[in-house]
Amino acid sequence: MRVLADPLRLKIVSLLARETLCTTHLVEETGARQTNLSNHLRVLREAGVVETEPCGRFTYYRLKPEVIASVADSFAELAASARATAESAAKRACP
Amino acid sequence: MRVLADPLRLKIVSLLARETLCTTHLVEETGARQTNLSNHLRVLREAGVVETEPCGRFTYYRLKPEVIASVADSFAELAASARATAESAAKRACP
DNA sequence: GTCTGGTGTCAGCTCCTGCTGATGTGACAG
DNA sequence: CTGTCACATCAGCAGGAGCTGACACCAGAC
Repeated sequence: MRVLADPLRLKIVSLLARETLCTTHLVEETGARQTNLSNHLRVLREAGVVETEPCGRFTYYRLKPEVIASVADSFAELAASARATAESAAKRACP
Repeated sequence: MRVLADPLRLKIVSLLARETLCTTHLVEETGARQTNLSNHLRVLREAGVVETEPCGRFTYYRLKPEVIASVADSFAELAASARATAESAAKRACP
């Protein structure tokens, strides 16, 4: 969850959501250094957000949709709960 | 978005999603210091995630559901895009 | 085999972020 | 009016996260 906090990682994730890319493409798209991207991709890999697929000298990164879907579900649940609370005006009494 | 990365802030948000609380309740629930909570609540307030409502000496915090809903929507959209990409195996060619 | 290019890893530094303690302000009780 | 409580703000410090440069490794090209 907190792995998506970094703006560069979020950009990587949104790029990978559209197509599977290798590191060279990510360097072109984001403008960041390759080493920097490799570090962030390692974080995403260890967090189980992306999968790697070697292809000759290149390494492709693919986003795991179920992870993003679970995050989206938990947020949707939170939003539904917040909406219900706002409508019912549930409020704990002042001590 | 990045304001939800902190685990304490996420806990605050999940607590506020269930009921409107004032700072004293949050201190009891989270076990954190009042100053610490006040800092995080200020971050949430400036990010537009929560609303404040003074009540005598107390201050109530209410979660704004539309913010959480928009985050959930963007993640759901991302998840849908990732799922479509995974199924269609869209992949940019090696250079 | 050698050389080149694409990637991952490691060490170091910097800077941001969060936590804490002290202080200030407003509201209520006495 | 004074004391106390709830809450916010400010300054200072420590820890971690991110960026960078150097190096190692592997796959193809020749």
